[in-house]
Amino acid sequence: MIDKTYQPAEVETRIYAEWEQAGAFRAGTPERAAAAPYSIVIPPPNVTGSLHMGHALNNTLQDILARFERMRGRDVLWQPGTDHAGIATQMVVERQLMERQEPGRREMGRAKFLERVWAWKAESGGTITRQLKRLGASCDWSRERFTMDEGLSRAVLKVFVALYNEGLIYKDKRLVNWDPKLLTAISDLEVQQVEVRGHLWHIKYPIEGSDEFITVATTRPETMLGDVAVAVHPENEKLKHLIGRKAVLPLVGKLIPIIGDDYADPEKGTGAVKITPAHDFNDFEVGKRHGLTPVSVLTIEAKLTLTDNSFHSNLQRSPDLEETLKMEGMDRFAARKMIVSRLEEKGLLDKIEPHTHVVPHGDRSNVVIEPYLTDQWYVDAKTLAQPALKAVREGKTTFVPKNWEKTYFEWMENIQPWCISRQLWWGHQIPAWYGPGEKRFVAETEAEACAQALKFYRTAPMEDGKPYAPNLREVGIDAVMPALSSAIREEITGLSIKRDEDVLDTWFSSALWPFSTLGWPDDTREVARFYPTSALVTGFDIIFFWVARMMMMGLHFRKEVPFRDVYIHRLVRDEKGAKMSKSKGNVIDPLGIIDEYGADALRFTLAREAAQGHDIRLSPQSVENNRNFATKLWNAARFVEFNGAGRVAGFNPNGARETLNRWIAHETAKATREVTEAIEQYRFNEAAAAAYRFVWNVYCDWYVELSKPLLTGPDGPAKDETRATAAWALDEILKLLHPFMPFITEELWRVTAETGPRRDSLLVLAPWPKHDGLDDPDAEAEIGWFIDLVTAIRSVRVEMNVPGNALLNLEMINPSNETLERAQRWDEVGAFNRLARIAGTTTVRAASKGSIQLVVSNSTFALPLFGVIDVEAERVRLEKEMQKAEADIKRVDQKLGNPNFVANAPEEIIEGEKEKREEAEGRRRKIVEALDRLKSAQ
RNA sequence: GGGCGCGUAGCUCAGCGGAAGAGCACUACCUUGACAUGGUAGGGGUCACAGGUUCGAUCCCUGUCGCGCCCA
Repeated sequence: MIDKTYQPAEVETRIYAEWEQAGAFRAGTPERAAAAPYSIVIPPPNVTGSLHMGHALNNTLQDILARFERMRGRDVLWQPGTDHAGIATQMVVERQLMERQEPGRREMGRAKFLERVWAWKAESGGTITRQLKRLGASCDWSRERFTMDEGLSRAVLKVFVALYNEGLIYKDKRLVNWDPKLLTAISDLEVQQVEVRGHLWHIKYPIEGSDEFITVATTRPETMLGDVAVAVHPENEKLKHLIGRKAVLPLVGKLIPIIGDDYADPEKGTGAVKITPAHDFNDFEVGKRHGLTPVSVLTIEAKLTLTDNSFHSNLQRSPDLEETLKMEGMDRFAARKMIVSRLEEKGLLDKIEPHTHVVPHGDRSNVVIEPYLTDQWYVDAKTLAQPALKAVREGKTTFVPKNWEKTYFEWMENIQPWCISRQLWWGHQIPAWYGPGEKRFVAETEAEACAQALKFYRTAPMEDGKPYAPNLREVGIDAVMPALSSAIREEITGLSIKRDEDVLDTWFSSALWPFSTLGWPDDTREVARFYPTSALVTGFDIIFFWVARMMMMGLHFRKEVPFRDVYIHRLVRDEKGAKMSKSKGNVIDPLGIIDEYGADALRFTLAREAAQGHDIRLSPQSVENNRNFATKLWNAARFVEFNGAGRVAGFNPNGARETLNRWIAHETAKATREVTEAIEQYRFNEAAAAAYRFVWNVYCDWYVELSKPLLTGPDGPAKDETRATAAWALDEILKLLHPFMPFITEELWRVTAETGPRRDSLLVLAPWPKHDGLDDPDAEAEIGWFIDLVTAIRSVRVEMNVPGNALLNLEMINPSNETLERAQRWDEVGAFNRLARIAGTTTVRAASKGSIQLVVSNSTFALPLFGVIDVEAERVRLEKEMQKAEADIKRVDQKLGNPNFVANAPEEIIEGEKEKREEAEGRRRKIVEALDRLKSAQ
């Protein structure tokens, strides 16, 4: 028995458990050994994360694909997992320590701290996974992975060492984006350019040996202490004469050269810029071009470091310099204020302009990023990008929508070295060890690094010419190389190697996700079967972070693209189109929505709105509407049940005799094609719309209504057939909707199995419909005719204010045989009565007096409404219709009268136009007749 | 500055060379045995603007004006 109302909360939990119990989401089962594989890797959410609307959309779309392909018989692997989110997770645990007033991470030390992080992960790391299950995600949870787990860590080590040995990973001292709050380097992509209203300070630098000044404009006066030059454009007419002279750096007294460089834009500011290579990316390049040594004046915490700094070692001590050195340890923003005010005091501040410019901010810490000169590890992204570019150009991987390929190309073509080291503890520690003399050993294990060190130091002579006597005791040489002879043991006393403290960017491990999750570097069945994956579903904001890097790593290590299709979806916004954000307070919590309306309603809403290339505006109202759709489906199923329309074993609608049943079979086949094709093309909104239309506007509005006379009529073959067809079509509906609304459809699949033949499987594993030979143009034409006629009658009834319960006669004026037959068929079963409140049909030669006449499909009908109708109003109504018909005829005539049209337009279009004309002309004729009758009837 | 995209019904958006569509909202009527989380009917659009290509343009091209987003 189907309950009166659908209770999502209760059903969803139960159904999900059933799926898991049945192992329905498992990939690689023996039953599907012969099936074609279909695989998707989940974009791993942060282990710290909880489900937001973006996840809800992303995973709904993946689940639609996974369920669709599973039903199509493929061996589906939807690979789940989470990433370790280096900075985010470390921050979470550090915050927790602070809240509990426990010792901070530095006090407790690395090992202890990492224990705490793992403990946190064990406790809270499963949140988002549980939430994905509530959404209905059909991932193979038995294969869940984590970027820090053993296998994936092994993959990271292997990749790092391999790339290092190939020269594609290297260590370099250059400017990086430094986060002075988190005290780590970050990659370009983790930097947000934020437009801020700042100032442009114009500072006068005295020119050596004159009373002239050169005025530089800067947004960062505090970095001037690290200036090494002033640059002007070599063709700057006003200033180029100063090139080659020297300026006196205010507050320091150092002489710095005035150089000519294109970088100084004559139009900008004063045309002269200070050059501070240690604190600005552009200046760094200028410095390099002119052989200037960078002067760094900031600490890792972005505080001034001056006293122990070489830039003033050769300078004469002046009161100014002394005063400056007193600023030691001052924060960068305080320093800015003080420097500005000191310059002002000295009359060296020419002016201050308001100035809007972009300032880099850390996307995690939200503090201003410092370009900072340090040693970091880099990936030679440019080299790795080449095959990745080629693969997309050659169509081995396709972006959907296609225009994202342009974004991908543009970024890949201008790709910069990727800084992968992070000064954090939580993450994959870089497998590099350093021995005496800063010699580096990169290896997958410490043992190997030791071996390398041993080899190196045993053969490398030291400064004094003697062989170095290494000592590996500290790193456990006994465990590492137990077979060492005592002679070597003797020899190696004194050497120790120390591991690089830094960890890798989380995205480094994420880049391996499509194959590391499948067991690589081991040679697993999974890698062979499921790589390359079939599709990747993700947001555009992550193309650079993730998609591009997976392409690079996948191609380098597997020699094959990681995925065939990349479907890029857009953002979910609030109903006003604003980005959801905690600070704005407009966040819609998907779990709250699921609680209130059910997961299916949320999923269907997201799918219906997920048009390619458009952000989604989500309102609770729209979710409610789709919840109503679920209710509609539920009630249709109840109708079928009430009417004894049970499933019949082996029923094939192909053999249906009733027009109505042949029609719904035809429509089912049509809807199935539409949904299938749309999902195949990632047109989720079209697929959902087609299903919606079919269920509501075809099955419920017309099929169910028209089946009522048959189902409530006398027993017999027609009734039996209709029952069987109604149940059959409902089954097909459940299948078509299952990828979108898995819970309610599975529940109905279960309840409708209580009677009739046994189900072979859960719906989740049922075969996707594929219909041949159900197309029936005759049935379509007849039901179309019926719908048009009923709609016309209803329309007139409302227009004429006929009371709802009043029964009318339907007169057919000189009907064709076809019309007569059709009308009789539907009248006999009482369809006109039920759907249009028609008592009966009669054939007449002319409409009776005072009747309303309807022209439908070139037949004229009349509704006798003697005394009810206003003849004048009716004349106006008919004339309006006539005008419409005439306008149609005129439009077609214009086309057909145009010789160019007839000469150029394709045959079928011309035929179509001619048919249209015929139809309109027939309609016009009938209306003229109707008008005549109206007049004569008066 | 470079790139991508968007201006279609009151709102949110499909459609993108052959007679303007959906959902919601709105109006009127309807407690009919699946469903008021419903039914029936209806109103509402020079498809941003200006040119061009075409037999034919909401759709293709060019420009203008608005509005987003990404990258410098």
